[in-house]
Amino acid sequence: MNNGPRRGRRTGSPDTRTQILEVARRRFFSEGYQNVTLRSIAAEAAVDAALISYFFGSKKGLFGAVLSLSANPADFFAQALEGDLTTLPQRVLRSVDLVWADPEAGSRLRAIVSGAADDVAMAALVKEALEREMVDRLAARLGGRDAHRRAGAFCAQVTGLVMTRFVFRVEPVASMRPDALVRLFTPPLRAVLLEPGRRRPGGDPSAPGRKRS
Amino acid sequence: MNNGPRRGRRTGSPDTRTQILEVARRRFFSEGYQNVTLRSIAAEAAVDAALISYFFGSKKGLFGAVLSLSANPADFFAQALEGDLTTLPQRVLRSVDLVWADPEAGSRLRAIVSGAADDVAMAALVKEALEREMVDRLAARLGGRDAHRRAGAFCAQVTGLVMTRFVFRVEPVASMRPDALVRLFTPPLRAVLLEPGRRRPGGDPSAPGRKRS
DNA sequence: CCTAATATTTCCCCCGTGATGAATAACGGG
DNA sequence: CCCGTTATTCATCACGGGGGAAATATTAGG
Repeated sequence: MNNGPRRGRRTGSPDTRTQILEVARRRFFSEGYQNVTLRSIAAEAAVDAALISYFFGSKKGLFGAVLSLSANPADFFAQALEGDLTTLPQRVLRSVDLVWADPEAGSRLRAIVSGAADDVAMAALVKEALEREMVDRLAARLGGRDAHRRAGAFCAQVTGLVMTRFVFRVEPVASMRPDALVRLFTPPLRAVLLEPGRRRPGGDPSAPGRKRS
Repeated sequence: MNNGPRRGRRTGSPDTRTQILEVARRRFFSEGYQNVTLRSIAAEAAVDAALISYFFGSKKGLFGAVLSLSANPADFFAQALEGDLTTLPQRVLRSVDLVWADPEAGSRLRAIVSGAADDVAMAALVKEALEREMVDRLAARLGGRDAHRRAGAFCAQVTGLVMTRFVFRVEPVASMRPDALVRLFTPPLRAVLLEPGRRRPGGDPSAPGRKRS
Protein backbone atom coordinates (compact mmCIF):
# COMPACT_ATOMS: atom_id res chain seq x y z
CA MET A 1 0.00 0.00 0.00
CA ASN A 2 1.06 3.59 -0.46
CA ASN A 3 2.47 4.05 2.96
CA GLY A 4 3.22 7.69 2.30
CA PRO A 5 4.63 10.04 4.89
CA ARG A 6 2.37 9.29 7.78
CA ARG A 7 1.66 11.79 10.44
CA GLY A 8 4.20 12.43 13.15
CA ARG A 9 7.88 12.95 13.47
CA ARG A 10 10.13 11.43 10.83
CA THR A 11 12.68 8.90 11.81
CA GLY A 12 16.33 9.84 11.85
CA SER A 13 17.49 13.41 12.19
CA PRO A 14 16.81 15.12 8.87
CA ASP A 15 17.65 18.80 9.18
CA THR A 16 14.38 19.84 7.65
CA ARG A 17 14.70 23.40 8.84
CA THR A 18 17.86 23.95 6.85
CA GLN A 19 16.37 22.17 3.90
CA ILE A 20 13.41 24.52 3.87
CA LEU A 21 15.71 27.49 4.18
CA GLU A 22 17.71 26.42 1.15
CA VAL A 23 14.67 26.01 -1.04
CA ALA A 24 13.18 29.26 0.18
CA ARG A 25 16.41 31.08 -0.41
CA ARG A 26 16.64 30.03 -4.02
CA ARG A 27 12.99 30.64 -4.76
CA PHE A 28 12.75 34.03 -3.07
CA PHE A 29 15.88 35.30 -4.77
CA SER A 30 14.92 34.08 -8.19
CA GLU A 31 11.23 34.94 -8.21
CA GLY A 32 10.72 37.66 -5.62
CA TYR A 33 8.85 37.65 -2.36
CA GLN A 34 5.29 37.91 -3.63
CA ASN A 35 5.58 35.40 -6.41
CA VAL A 36 6.61 32.53 -4.19
CA THR A 37 3.99 30.67 -2.19
CA LEU A 38 4.65 28.83 1.02
CA ARG A 39 2.95 25.81 -0.44
CA SER A 40 5.29 25.66 -3.40
CA ILE A 41 8.30 25.92 -1.12
CA ALA A 42 6.90 23.20 1.08
CA ALA A 43 6.21 21.00 -1.93
CA GLU A 44 9.71 21.45 -3.27
CA ALA A 45 11.14 20.66 0.13
CA ALA A 46 8.86 17.60 0.31
CA VAL A 47 7.33 18.82 3.51
CA ASP A 48 3.97 19.96 4.78
CA ALA A 49 3.34 23.69 4.51
CA ALA A 50 2.50 23.95 8.18
CA LEU A 51 6.09 23.12 9.00
CA ILE A 52 7.10 26.54 7.75
CA SER A 53 4.73 28.15 10.18
CA TYR A 54 6.08 25.89 12.85
CA PHE A 55 9.71 26.79 12.25
CA PHE A 56 9.52 30.38 11.10
CA GLY A 57 6.17 31.63 12.28
CA SER A 58 5.11 33.29 9.06
CA LYS A 59 6.11 33.93 5.49
CA LYS A 60 7.83 37.12 6.54
CA GLY A 61 9.61 35.20 9.24
CA LEU A 62 10.92 32.78 6.66
CA PHE A 63 12.02 35.63 4.46
CA GLY A 64 13.78 37.24 7.38
CA ALA A 65 15.56 34.01 8.20
CA VAL A 66 16.65 33.71 4.59
CA LEU A 67 17.96 37.25 4.62
CA SER A 68 19.90 36.98 7.84
CA LEU A 69 21.46 33.84 6.50
CA SER A 70 23.65 35.31 3.81
CA ALA A 71 26.46 37.77 4.15
CA ASN A 72 25.60 41.42 4.39
CA PRO A 73 26.26 43.32 1.15
CA ALA A 74 26.73 46.42 3.25
CA ASP A 75 30.11 45.04 4.08
CA PHE A 76 31.20 45.58 0.50
CA PHE A 77 30.01 49.13 0.75
CA ALA A 78 31.84 49.67 4.00
CA GLN A 79 34.98 48.27 2.47
CA ALA A 80 34.67 50.64 -0.47
CA LEU A 81 34.51 53.54 1.95
CA GLU A 82 38.07 53.01 3.09
CA GLY A 83 40.84 54.66 1.19
CA ASP A 84 41.31 57.99 -0.51
CA LEU A 85 38.27 60.25 -0.46
CA THR A 86 39.04 61.51 -3.94
CA THR A 87 38.45 58.14 -5.55
CA LEU A 88 35.71 57.04 -3.17
CA PRO A 89 32.94 57.48 -5.72
CA GLN A 90 34.65 55.20 -8.19
CA ARG A 91 35.20 52.52 -5.59
CA VAL A 92 31.63 52.70 -4.37
CA LEU A 93 30.27 52.62 -7.89
CA ARG A 94 32.27 49.57 -8.84
CA SER A 95 31.42 47.84 -5.62
CA VAL A 96 27.70 48.51 -5.86
CA ASP A 97 27.58 47.54 -9.50
CA LEU A 98 29.44 44.35 -8.78
CA VAL A 99 27.14 43.31 -5.98
CA TRP A 100 23.95 44.04 -7.86
CA ALA A 101 25.15 42.53 -11.09
CA ASP A 102 25.93 39.29 -9.33
CA PRO A 103 23.10 36.88 -10.11
CA GLU A 104 22.99 35.63 -6.55
CA ALA A 105 23.32 38.80 -4.52
CA GLY A 106 21.51 40.91 -7.07
CA SER A 107 18.49 38.66 -7.03
CA ARG A 108 18.47 38.79 -3.30
CA LEU A 109 18.56 42.56 -3.21
CA ARG A 110 15.86 42.84 -5.82
CA ALA A 111 13.73 40.50 -3.76
CA ILE A 112 14.22 42.75 -0.77
CA VAL A 113 13.29 45.89 -2.63
CA SER A 114 10.27 44.22 -4.13
CA GLY A 115 9.17 43.17 -0.66
CA ALA A 116 9.81 46.65 0.66
CA ALA A 117 7.48 48.31 -1.79
CA ASP A 118 4.73 45.92 -0.83
CA ASP A 119 4.99 45.75 2.90
CA VAL A 120 5.42 48.54 5.40
CA ALA A 121 7.48 46.48 7.80
CA MET A 122 9.98 45.57 5.13
CA ALA A 123 10.14 49.14 3.90
CA ALA A 124 11.12 50.14 7.41
CA LEU A 125 13.76 47.45 7.32
CA VAL A 126 15.23 48.85 4.12
CA LYS A 127 15.13 52.35 5.52
CA GLU A 128 16.90 51.22 8.67
CA ALA A 129 19.54 49.36 6.73
CA LEU A 130 20.16 52.27 4.39
CA GLU A 131 20.49 54.74 7.21
CA ARG A 132 22.61 52.60 9.47
CA GLU A 133 24.82 50.85 6.96
CA MET A 134 25.28 53.55 4.39
CA VAL A 135 24.38 57.06 5.47
CA ASP A 136 25.82 56.91 8.96
CA ARG A 137 28.98 55.14 7.94
CA LEU A 138 29.63 57.47 5.09
CA ALA A 139 28.92 60.48 7.25
CA ALA A 140 31.45 59.23 9.79
CA ARG A 141 33.96 58.69 7.03
CA LEU A 142 33.39 62.16 5.61
CA GLY A 143 33.28 64.28 8.70
CA GLY A 144 33.13 68.04 8.49
CA ARG A 145 30.29 70.37 7.89
CA ASP A 146 26.96 68.89 6.74
CA ALA A 147 28.50 65.43 6.65
CA HIS A 148 25.19 63.79 7.33
CA ARG A 149 23.36 65.65 4.62
CA ARG A 150 26.00 65.03 2.03
CA ALA A 151 26.10 61.37 2.98
CA GLY A 152 22.34 61.23 2.57
CA ALA A 153 22.52 62.80 -0.86
CA PHE A 154 25.32 60.45 -1.85
CA CYS A 155 23.27 57.45 -0.88
CA ALA A 156 20.28 58.86 -2.69
CA GLN A 157 22.33 59.02 -5.86
CA VAL A 158 23.53 55.47 -5.46
CA THR A 159 19.98 54.35 -4.75
CA GLY A 160 18.85 56.05 -7.92
CA LEU A 161 21.52 54.34 -9.94
CA VAL A 162 20.52 50.98 -8.53
CA MET A 163 16.81 51.49 -9.08
CA THR A 164 17.15 52.66 -12.67
CA ARG A 165 19.83 50.14 -13.64
CA PHE A 166 18.75 47.03 -11.81
CA VAL A 167 15.14 47.35 -10.75
CA PHE A 168 13.35 49.40 -13.38
CA ARG A 169 16.05 48.76 -16.01
CA VAL A 170 15.68 52.12 -17.62
CA GLU A 171 17.82 52.71 -20.67
CA PRO A 172 20.48 53.75 -21.32
CA VAL A 173 21.68 53.25 -17.76
CA ALA A 174 20.50 49.65 -17.62
CA SER A 175 22.78 48.36 -20.33
CA MET A 176 25.82 50.58 -19.94
CA ARG A 177 29.16 48.93 -19.46
CA PRO A 178 30.59 49.28 -15.94
CA ASP A 179 33.40 51.56 -17.06
CA ALA A 180 31.06 53.96 -18.76
CA LEU A 181 28.85 53.85 -15.70
CA VAL A 182 31.68 54.84 -13.42
CA ARG A 183 32.74 57.64 -15.74
CA LEU A 184 29.20 58.96 -15.94
CA PHE A 185 28.34 58.87 -12.27
CA THR A 186 31.62 59.88 -10.69
CA PRO A 187 31.25 63.63 -11.30
CA PRO A 188 27.87 64.03 -9.59
CA LEU A 189 28.91 61.83 -6.70
CA ARG A 190 32.04 63.87 -6.24
CA ALA A 191 30.02 67.04 -6.44
CA VAL A 192 27.88 65.96 -3.54
CA LEU A 193 30.82 64.99 -1.40
CA LEU A 194 32.35 68.43 -1.65
CA GLU A 195 31.54 70.84 1.06
CA PRO A 196 30.01 73.92 -0.48
CA GLY A 197 32.85 76.27 -1.28
CA ARG A 198 35.52 73.60 -1.38
CA ARG A 199 36.76 72.19 -4.60
CA ARG A 200 38.21 68.98 -3.28
CA PRO A 201 37.43 66.99 -0.18
CA GLY A 202 40.20 67.48 2.31
CA GLY A 203 41.72 69.98 -0.10
CA ASP A 204 43.06 73.47 0.46
CA PRO A 205 41.07 75.05 3.27
CA SER A 206 42.21 78.50 2.21
CA ALA A 207 40.11 78.28 -0.91
CA PRO A 208 37.43 80.97 -0.96
CA GLY A 209 34.49 79.35 0.78
CA ARG A 210 31.12 80.61 1.81
CA LYS A 211 30.88 82.64 4.93
CA ARG A 212 30.24 80.30 7.83
CA SER A 213 27.59 81.60 10.15
CA MET B 1 -39.72 43.69 4.91
CA ASN B 2 -36.12 44.59 4.16
CA ASN B 3 -36.40 44.41 0.44
CA GLY B 4 -32.67 44.88 0.02
CA PRO B 5 -30.95 45.27 -3.32
CA ARG B 6 -32.62 42.58 -5.28
CA ARG B 7 -30.85 40.85 -8.04
CA GLY B 8 -30.77 42.35 -11.51
CA ARG B 9 -30.24 45.73 -13.05
CA ARG B 10 -31.00 48.75 -10.91
CA THR B 11 -33.65 51.15 -11.97
CA GLY B 12 -32.66 54.56 -13.28
CA SER B 13 -29.26 55.19 -14.73
CA PRO B 14 -26.85 55.28 -11.82
CA ASP B 15 -23.34 55.69 -13.17
CA THR B 16 -22.01 52.84 -11.10
CA ARG B 17 -18.87 52.53 -13.14
CA THR B 18 -17.77 56.04 -12.28
CA GLN B 19 -18.77 55.51 -8.69
CA ILE B 20 -16.53 52.47 -8.42
CA LEU B 21 -13.71 54.37 -10.05
CA GLU B 22 -13.92 57.15 -7.51
CA VAL B 23 -13.81 54.83 -4.56
CA ALA B 24 -11.01 52.80 -6.09
CA ARG B 25 -9.04 55.91 -6.84
CA ARG B 26 -9.12 57.13 -3.28
CA ARG B 27 -8.40 53.75 -1.78
CA PHE B 28 -5.57 52.83 -4.11
CA PHE B 29 -3.86 56.16 -3.65
CA SER B 30 -4.20 56.21 0.10
CA GLU B 31 -3.41 52.58 0.87
CA GLY B 32 -1.44 51.23 -2.08
CA TYR B 33 -2.31 48.59 -4.60
CA GLN B 34 -1.75 45.49 -2.52
CA ASN B 35 -3.46 46.66 0.62
CA VAL B 36 -6.81 47.32 -1.02
CA THR B 37 -9.17 44.45 -1.70
CA LEU B 38 -11.74 44.39 -4.43
CA ARG B 39 -14.30 43.33 -1.89
CA SER B 40 -13.67 46.38 0.27
CA ILE B 41 -13.96 48.69 -2.71
CA ALA B 42 -17.17 47.02 -3.73
CA ALA B 43 -18.52 47.31 -0.20
CA GLU B 44 -17.70 51.00 0.00
CA ALA B 45 -19.32 51.58 -3.37
CA ALA B 46 -22.36 49.62 -2.16
CA VAL B 47 -22.04 47.23 -5.03
CA ASP B 48 -21.36 43.57 -5.55
CA ALA B 49 -17.71 42.67 -6.04
CA ALA B 50 -18.44 40.89 -9.30
CA LEU B 51 -19.37 44.23 -10.85
CA ILE B 52 -15.72 45.20 -10.79
CA SER B 53 -14.88 42.14 -12.80
CA TYR B 54 -17.70 43.01 -15.12
CA PHE B 55 -16.60 46.57 -15.76
CA PHE B 56 -12.82 46.34 -15.49
CA GLY B 57 -12.01 42.70 -15.96
CA SER B 58 -9.57 42.38 -13.11
CA LYS B 59 -7.96 44.22 -10.24
CA LYS B 60 -5.16 45.36 -12.49
CA GLY B 61 -7.71 46.53 -15.00
CA LEU B 62 -9.34 48.65 -12.34
CA PHE B 63 -5.98 50.04 -11.31
CA GLY B 64 -5.16 50.86 -14.90
CA ALA B 65 -8.47 52.65 -15.35
CA VAL B 66 -7.80 54.64 -12.19
CA LEU B 67 -4.35 55.60 -13.44
CA SER B 68 -5.40 56.68 -16.90
CA LEU B 69 -8.04 58.82 -15.27
CA SER B 70 -5.85 61.49 -13.76
CA ALA B 71 -3.47 63.91 -15.38
CA ASN B 72 0.05 62.86 -16.14
CA PRO B 73 2.63 64.18 -13.66
CA ALA B 74 5.24 63.97 -16.40
CA ASP B 75 3.76 67.19 -17.70
CA PHE B 76 5.15 69.00 -14.69
CA PHE B 77 8.53 67.55 -15.45
CA ALA B 78 8.32 68.56 -19.09
CA GLN B 79 7.38 72.05 -18.06
CA ALA B 80 10.38 72.27 -15.74
CA LEU B 81 12.62 71.37 -18.65
CA GLU B 82 11.89 74.60 -20.44
CA GLY B 83 14.00 77.62 -19.68
CA ASP B 84 17.64 78.24 -18.93
CA LEU B 85 19.77 75.11 -18.78
CA THR B 86 21.82 76.56 -15.95
CA THR B 87 18.92 76.58 -13.53
CA LEU B 88 17.26 73.47 -14.90
CA PRO B 89 18.24 71.30 -11.92
CA GLN B 90 16.63 73.68 -9.48
CA ARG B 91 13.42 73.81 -11.47
CA VAL B 92 13.25 70.05 -11.83
CA LEU B 93 13.98 69.52 -8.15
CA ARG B 94 11.27 71.89 -7.03
CA SER B 95 8.81 70.46 -9.49
CA VAL B 96 9.47 66.86 -8.54
CA ASP B 97 9.38 67.63 -4.84
CA LEU B 98 6.13 69.49 -5.26
CA VAL B 99 4.43 66.70 -7.14
CA TRP B 100 5.55 63.97 -4.77
CA ALA B 101 4.84 65.97 -1.66
CA ASP B 102 1.30 66.60 -2.79
CA PRO B 103 -0.91 64.20 -0.87
CA GLU B 104 -2.96 63.40 -3.91
CA ALA B 105 -0.36 63.00 -6.63
CA GLY B 106 2.25 61.67 -4.26
CA SER B 107 0.00 58.92 -3.06
CA ARG B 108 -0.77 58.02 -6.59
CA LEU B 109 2.88 57.78 -7.55
CA ARG B 110 3.70 55.74 -4.49
CA ALA B 111 0.89 53.40 -5.39
CA ILE B 112 2.35 53.01 -8.86
CA VAL B 113 5.81 52.24 -7.56
CA SER B 114 4.40 49.78 -5.07
CA GLY B 115 2.51 48.08 -7.86
CA ALA B 116 5.61 48.04 -10.03
CA ALA B 117 7.59 46.11 -7.46
CA ASP B 118 4.84 43.53 -7.27
CA ASP B 119 3.97 43.00 -10.87
CA VAL B 120 6.21 42.65 -13.90
CA ALA B 121 3.78 44.32 -16.26
CA MET B 122 3.56 47.39 -14.08
CA ALA B 123 7.33 47.52 -13.72
CA ALA B 124 7.57 47.61 -17.49
CA LEU B 125 5.06 50.43 -17.45
CA VAL B 126 7.22 52.45 -15.06
CA LYS B 127 10.29 51.79 -17.15
CA GLU B 128 8.50 52.88 -20.29
CA ALA B 129 7.20 56.02 -18.67
CA LEU B 130 10.59 56.95 -17.27
CA GLU B 131 12.32 56.46 -20.58
CA ARG B 132 9.76 58.17 -22.72
CA GLU B 133 8.66 60.99 -20.49
CA MET B 134 11.90 61.84 -18.77
CA VAL B 135 15.05 60.49 -20.37
CA ASP B 136 14.11 61.09 -23.98
CA ARG B 137 12.66 64.52 -23.37
CA LEU B 138 15.61 65.65 -21.35
CA ALA B 139 18.03 64.28 -23.92
CA ALA B 140 16.23 66.23 -26.62
CA ARG B 141 16.40 69.34 -24.49
CA LEU B 142 20.10 68.87 -23.80
CA GLY B 143 21.42 67.95 -27.18
CA GLY B 144 25.11 67.56 -27.79
CA ARG B 145 27.47 64.74 -27.14
CA ASP B 146 26.31 61.92 -24.89
CA ALA B 147 22.99 63.67 -24.38
CA HIS B 148 21.20 60.40 -23.86
CA ARG B 149 23.62 59.11 -21.29
CA ARG B 150 23.66 62.30 -19.34
CA ALA B 151 19.89 62.44 -19.42
CA GLY B 152 19.80 58.88 -18.12
CA ALA B 153 22.13 59.72 -15.28
CA PHE B 154 20.12 62.83 -14.47
CA CYS B 155 16.94 60.84 -14.22
CA ALA B 156 18.69 58.22 -12.15
CA GLN B 157 19.61 60.91 -9.67
CA VAL B 158 16.10 62.23 -9.52
CA THR B 159 14.78 58.71 -9.10
CA GLY B 160 17.17 58.19 -6.22
CA LEU B 161 16.01 61.36 -4.55
CA VAL B 162 12.39 60.30 -4.90
CA MET B 163 12.98 56.80 -3.61
CA THR B 164 14.96 57.87 -0.56
CA ARG B 165 12.78 60.86 0.30
CA PHE B 166 9.31 59.60 -0.48
CA VAL B 167 9.34 55.83 -0.70
CA PHE B 168 11.92 54.56 1.73
CA ARG B 169 11.94 57.81 3.73
CA VAL B 170 15.59 57.60 4.60
CA GLU B 171 16.91 60.34 6.84
CA PRO B 172 18.11 62.98 6.59
CA VAL B 173 16.81 63.38 3.05
CA ALA B 174 13.27 62.43 4.00
CA SER B 175 12.66 65.36 6.33
CA MET B 176 14.76 68.07 4.74
CA ARG B 177 13.09 71.33 3.87
CA PRO B 178 12.64 71.89 0.13
CA ASP B 179 15.14 74.73 0.02
CA ALA B 180 17.84 72.66 1.62
CA LEU B 181 17.00 69.84 -0.70
CA VAL B 182 17.45 71.99 -3.77
CA ARG B 183 20.73 73.36 -2.44
CA LEU B 184 22.02 69.89 -1.71
CA PHE B 185 21.07 68.23 -4.97
CA THR B 186 21.73 70.98 -7.47
CA PRO B 187 25.51 70.50 -7.66
CA PRO B 188 25.45 66.81 -8.56
CA LEU B 189 22.66 67.31 -11.03
CA ARG B 190 24.56 70.12 -12.66
CA ALA B 191 27.67 67.97 -12.72
CA VAL B 192 25.91 65.32 -14.71
CA LEU B 193 24.51 67.78 -17.21
CA LEU B 194 27.95 69.03 -18.13
CA GLU B 195 29.63 67.41 -21.04
CA PRO B 196 32.95 66.03 -19.95
CA GLY B 197 35.53 68.73 -20.48
CA ARG B 198 33.02 71.56 -20.50
CA ARG B 199 32.39 73.64 -17.48
CA ARG B 200 28.97 74.91 -18.42
CA PRO B 201 26.29 73.49 -20.66
CA GLY B 202 26.19 75.38 -23.91
CA GLY B 203 29.28 77.21 -22.77
CA ASP B 204 32.47 77.99 -24.63
CA PRO B 205 33.01 75.27 -27.23
CA SER B 206 36.68 76.17 -27.40
CA ALA B 207 37.22 74.78 -23.94
CA PRO B 208 39.58 71.82 -24.00
CA GLY B 209 37.31 68.84 -24.55
CA ARG B 210 38.10 65.24 -25.19
CA LYS B 211 39.14 64.25 -28.61
CA ARG B 212 36.11 63.30 -30.66
CA SER B 213 36.65 60.11 -32.51
C1' DC C 1 -47.62 48.90 -27.39
C1' DC C 2 -45.26 44.40 -27.46
C1' DT C 3 -41.18 41.67 -27.71
C1' DA C 4 -36.51 40.32 -28.36
C1' DA C 5 -31.90 41.72 -27.51
C1' DT C 6 -28.74 43.88 -24.45
C1' DA C 7 -26.81 45.88 -20.28
C1' DT C 8 -26.38 45.86 -15.48
C1' DT C 9 -26.62 43.64 -11.21
C1' DT C 10 -26.65 40.17 -7.59
C1' DC C 11 -25.87 35.31 -5.86
C1' DC C 12 -23.21 31.28 -5.47
C1' DC C 13 -19.27 28.81 -6.23
C1' DC C 14 -14.24 27.70 -7.24
C1' DC C 15 -9.53 27.70 -6.25
C1' DG C 16 -5.31 29.28 -4.14
C1' DT C 17 -2.93 31.53 0.08
C1' DG C 18 -1.39 32.14 4.59
C1' DA C 19 -2.26 30.69 9.12
C1' DT C 20 -3.79 27.80 13.26
C1' DG C 21 -4.93 23.85 16.24
C1' DA C 22 -5.35 19.01 17.00
C1' DA C 23 -3.50 14.46 16.36
C1' DT C 24 0.43 11.53 15.91
C1' DA C 25 5.00 9.78 15.88
C1' DA C 26 9.87 9.80 17.06
C1' DC C 27 13.46 11.35 20.32
C1' DG C 28 15.82 11.76 24.68
C1' DG C 29 16.72 12.29 29.56
C1' DG C 30 15.53 10.13 33.87
C1' DC D 1 10.48 1.79 30.23
C1' DC D 2 8.10 6.41 30.80
C1' DC D 3 7.05 10.89 29.84
C1' DG D 4 7.92 15.54 28.37
C1' DT D 5 9.71 17.75 24.22
C1' DT D 6 10.17 18.17 19.41
C1' DA D 7 8.94 17.32 14.69
C1' DT D 8 5.52 16.25 11.45
C1' DT D 9 1.04 15.80 9.02
C1' DC D 10 -4.03 16.63 8.59
C1' DA D 11 -8.06 19.15 8.74
C1' DT D 12 -9.68 23.39 8.72
C1' DC D 13 -10.48 28.64 8.66
C1' DA D 14 -10.85 33.23 6.74
C1' DC D 15 -9.97 35.82 2.96
C1' DG D 16 -8.76 37.25 -1.81
C1' DG D 17 -9.44 37.19 -6.75
C1' DG D 18 -12.13 35.45 -10.39
C1' DG D 19 -16.13 33.38 -13.14
C1' DG D 20 -20.77 31.55 -14.37
C1' DA D 21 -25.64 31.83 -14.15
C1' DA D 22 -29.83 33.84 -13.03
C1' DA D 23 -32.58 38.00 -12.41
C1' DT D 24 -33.95 42.45 -13.54
C1' DA D 25 -34.01 46.92 -16.09
C1' DT D 26 -33.35 49.33 -20.31
C1' DT D 27 -33.29 49.75 -25.14
C1' DA D 28 -34.04 48.57 -29.99
C1' DG D 29 -37.15 46.81 -33.66
C1' DG D 30 -41.35 46.07 -35.34
